[in-house]
Amino acid sequence: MAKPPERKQWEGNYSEWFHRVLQEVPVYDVRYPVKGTGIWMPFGFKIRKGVTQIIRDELEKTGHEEVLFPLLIPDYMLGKEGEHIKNFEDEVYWVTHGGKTPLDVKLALRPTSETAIYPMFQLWINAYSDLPMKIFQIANVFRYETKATRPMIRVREVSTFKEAHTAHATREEAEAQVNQGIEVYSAVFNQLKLPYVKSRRPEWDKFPGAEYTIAFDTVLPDGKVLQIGTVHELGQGFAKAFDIKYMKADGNYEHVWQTCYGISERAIAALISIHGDDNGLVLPSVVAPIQAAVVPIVFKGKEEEVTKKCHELRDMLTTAGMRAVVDDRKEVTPGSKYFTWEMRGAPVRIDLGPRDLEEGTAVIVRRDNLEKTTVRIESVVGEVKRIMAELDRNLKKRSSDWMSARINGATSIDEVKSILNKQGGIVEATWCGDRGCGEDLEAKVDARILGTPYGDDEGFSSGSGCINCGVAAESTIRIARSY
RNA sequence: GGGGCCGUAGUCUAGCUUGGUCUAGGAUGCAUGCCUGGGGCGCAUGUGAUCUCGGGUUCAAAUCCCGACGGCCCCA
Repeated sequence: MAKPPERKQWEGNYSEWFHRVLQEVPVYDVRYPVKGTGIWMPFGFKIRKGVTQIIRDELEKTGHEEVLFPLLIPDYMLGKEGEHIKNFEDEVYWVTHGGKTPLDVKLALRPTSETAIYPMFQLWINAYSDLPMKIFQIANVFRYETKATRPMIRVREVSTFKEAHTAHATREEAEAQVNQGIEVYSAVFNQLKLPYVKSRRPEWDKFPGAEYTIAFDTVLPDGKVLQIGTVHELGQGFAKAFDIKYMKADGNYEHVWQTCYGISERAIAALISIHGDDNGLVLPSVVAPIQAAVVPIVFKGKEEEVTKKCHELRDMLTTAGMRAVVDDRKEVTPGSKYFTWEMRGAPVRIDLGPRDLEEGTAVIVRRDNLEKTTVRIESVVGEVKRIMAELDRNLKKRSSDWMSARINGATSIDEVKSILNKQGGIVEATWCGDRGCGEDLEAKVDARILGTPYGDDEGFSSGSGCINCGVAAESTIRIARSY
């Protein structure tokens, strides 16, 4: 009977699990005939809306203002910052014609919006009193991915790209902004109960045009690492390329110092993947489109009374501010309804049948462990709240325990390989800091260097030298196979 | 960047090697009815595929060849 759902397919055959869940819920339809694109289905869209709302709230709370820029970027603008364009040019979609007329100026579909936004910064920013400027947009961006695409994880149209862009008077302020960006993302992931590590990306893997990049990584059920957020310190590189200057109090001009940070629907892929189990989605209450599904257990002759009570229950819940429905579909057995709502990740289900009617009770079933609690009808609202809070706490704990078990230290190349082959995840080791050595290491273990632990993240230390070349070790690095 | 695999009802899949037996089989889904109802119940009937698209070979193509589109895997 109601044993906690297993996670066999979830862990053992993640790719299929993900595909199945996206389709059955349904969250996202992958059948649109353009490679690397997909459709947010109504239920998936609601999840997406919950997530973007959290992002919006956290950004607005910290003084960011929402804007919306055009999709098209003229080629001369896209090409202004050398490093940036060098990295993106192979994956830009171009609009070359208007009808049959070739365009004099080719237009790029934005692969990201720095080069769209910064020319406007140049117009908007005149004096130090205009600073800091902190804006963000949630928009779609396009990248002609050459590798195999994957729904939500590697796409050609990133449909949900939140990018924030800031400009500041001094390097110190920009540095402080990087930290605020990191705090915003930490707050978002904490609300979604998603575990992560923060790493400073290696030089060769930072955002093109940035001074450095701090990235948020998490581990998916198959042990592969997914980047779910990045924060970049841009220094004055873009400011110089786009000539964004401000007048200081002393009348002299200086280029602004900038940062930018992004997060995409990959965060939603992580949300879906990390909390799920073989019965489908398990969603934290904050983003669950339906938090409580009321299922009438109907017997012949008693339908009306039971259904009526179910609707009363639903009204009690919605009045208390919860998202609740009665699943009163006819001709569908309660069993299938259970599966429906489990698949959709409703945090709790409430069963109410004739037996309960007689006794003035209802049965609350918690999604993550399928634990049943029989409660008096009058106390359903309070109990649902309590049980959802417990589920949220458990999701947080379960996901961070799961991930912690997949972060391990290693002291030899062979050990790194064996850990990655066995369970994937993240391996930490000590490293000399040399680029050539790092790339050699990546080739040897067939994995990528995520970077060095950032902020309060603690890194593993062996006390001996670089894991690859043996010279004095400079720092801890994280190594992983990634998406 | 290099190599490989695959595309058959909404979904998963058999058939393809060796062209003809395919009027394309199964499961699941969907619809209707009966039955059932505290974990996907059962039975019956029905529904659903120009075999991804375009071209070629052939008396004959789901099956062989070429290309496009789409999905996936491995290596760097």
